[in-house]
Amino acid sequence: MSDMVKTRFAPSPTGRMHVGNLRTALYSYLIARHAGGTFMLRIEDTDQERFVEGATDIINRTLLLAGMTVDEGPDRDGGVGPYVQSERCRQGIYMEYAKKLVETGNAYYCFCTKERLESLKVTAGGSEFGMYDKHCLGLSEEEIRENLESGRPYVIRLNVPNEGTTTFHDEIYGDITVDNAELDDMILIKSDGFPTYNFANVVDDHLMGITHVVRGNEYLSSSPKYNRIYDAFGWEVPVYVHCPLITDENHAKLSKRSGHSSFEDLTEQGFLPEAIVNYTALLGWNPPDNEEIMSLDELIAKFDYRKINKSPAVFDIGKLRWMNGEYIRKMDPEAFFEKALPYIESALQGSPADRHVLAELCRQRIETFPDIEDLIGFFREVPDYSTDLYVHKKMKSTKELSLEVLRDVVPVLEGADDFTNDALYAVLSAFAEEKGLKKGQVMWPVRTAVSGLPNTPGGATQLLEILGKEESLARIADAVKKLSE
RNA sequence: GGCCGGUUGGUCAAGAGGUUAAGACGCCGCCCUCUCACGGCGGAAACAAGGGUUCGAUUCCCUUACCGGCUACCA
Repeated sequence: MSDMVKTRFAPSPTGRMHVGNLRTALYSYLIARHAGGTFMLRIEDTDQERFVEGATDIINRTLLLAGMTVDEGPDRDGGVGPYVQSERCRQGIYMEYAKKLVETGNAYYCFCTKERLESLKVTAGGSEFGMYDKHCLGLSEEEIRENLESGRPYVIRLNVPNEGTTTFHDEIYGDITVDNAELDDMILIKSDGFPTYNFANVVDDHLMGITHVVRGNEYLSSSPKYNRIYDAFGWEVPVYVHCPLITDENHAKLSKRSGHSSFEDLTEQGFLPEAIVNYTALLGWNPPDNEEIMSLDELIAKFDYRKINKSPAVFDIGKLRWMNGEYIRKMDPEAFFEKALPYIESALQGSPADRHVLAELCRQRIETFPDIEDLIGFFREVPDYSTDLYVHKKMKSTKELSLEVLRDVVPVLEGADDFTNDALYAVLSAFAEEKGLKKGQVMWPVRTAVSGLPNTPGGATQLLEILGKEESLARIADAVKKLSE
């Protein structure tokens, strides 16, 4: 039981779930499931300023849609709760542990004012930075007691020695060593009584039995500090897995501006959760067998965190689109129909047409659901088009011939009892042969006449079937008029 | 500024001393075909630069360049 793998996803409830966070959650989930371990959710709401109402619901919904089942979390007690940091804070957990560190001399109270801290900073290279000078480390016990009793605001800082080095190990990036002199005496408990992320994270991960810490690359350079906390407590350091950054096409941090930075943005744009999950898994990792389309179960089976990449990955919406198209093509027809119907209705605006036939026609030609609207809008109404469309070299079609064909085809279609695709195809093929024409010389003008477009989902006869006899003939009549002018 | 990372085609990525340097998306061409799409086949396209080490470096070491992160009482 002690070597049981336990991972956690520990987001801050600050809004929609960013693609980077989604991937972190996914890798965390995959590591746990692959090892038959436990996947835990912890809400890190220690920053009162950035907290967004309802953000926790978004996190839950996203995990649910993505198929990541949570074994332990705010809604599923696993015995090491609470799973929300503000609640843990209220129980005094962090303060208790911070004080333990104070008692052992690994941490100390600091009463420095903002102004004094500000005066410690220097500006160089255009940016401001500075390190705490351990001023309050020199306070006597009486001074500390007086300050505390008089209610002066304070923070608790970690006491990092100025000599020596600290090394920490990451599964992806290897050993990273820094001089302790580079390490600031970071704040453990803020003056509002809340712990900092750095501290709460370490305390919770230990108390909750986390064996593998998966998180973003941005924590890499501050990670040596974490080891100092673990060491100060005498706790075992977990396995660290830092994930590379995900950027936009300009290699900049994925932002709301890019329009697809969060899971919800993506689902709103017509992407399937399965495709999003599959694609994000591939941002920083690749399966050994090169099979890129994978279900969650397949991901679980194949995922090996030791093979995660070091370099940042560009989020390529184009490849996601392709992958989404692959998923759409594999969908169960009824499930697809259900998701496609709203878009079909929106494009048709009440025009009669067989929705089921239309849906299947669209299926091979779309990558996301909203693509449907552009694809079938012509069923509602023939767009204004140029008669140049009737000229097609490969089809050997000309305006003159088109006019003739359309005129002659009217009685043929009028006499057709069976207005379905196969029957119409046979009728028109026979018609072409009879007139000594190539198939395309009939199909091209007919398709153009009923659609007004250079390309359409489905061929001439499929369109005729969907439009029905009356509408088809009306459209052909219009085309004849147009070509006669 | 300091510190820490990173750098294989446009993008995602295999490869870890000797390979014709995989594969996928995208792009281009051909085939299939009642247009388009799907599908099939093929093509163009890469080891950031310079020094070492080595019989031999994309692969190991150093330097430079570029990109990113940290340097918060944000995570």
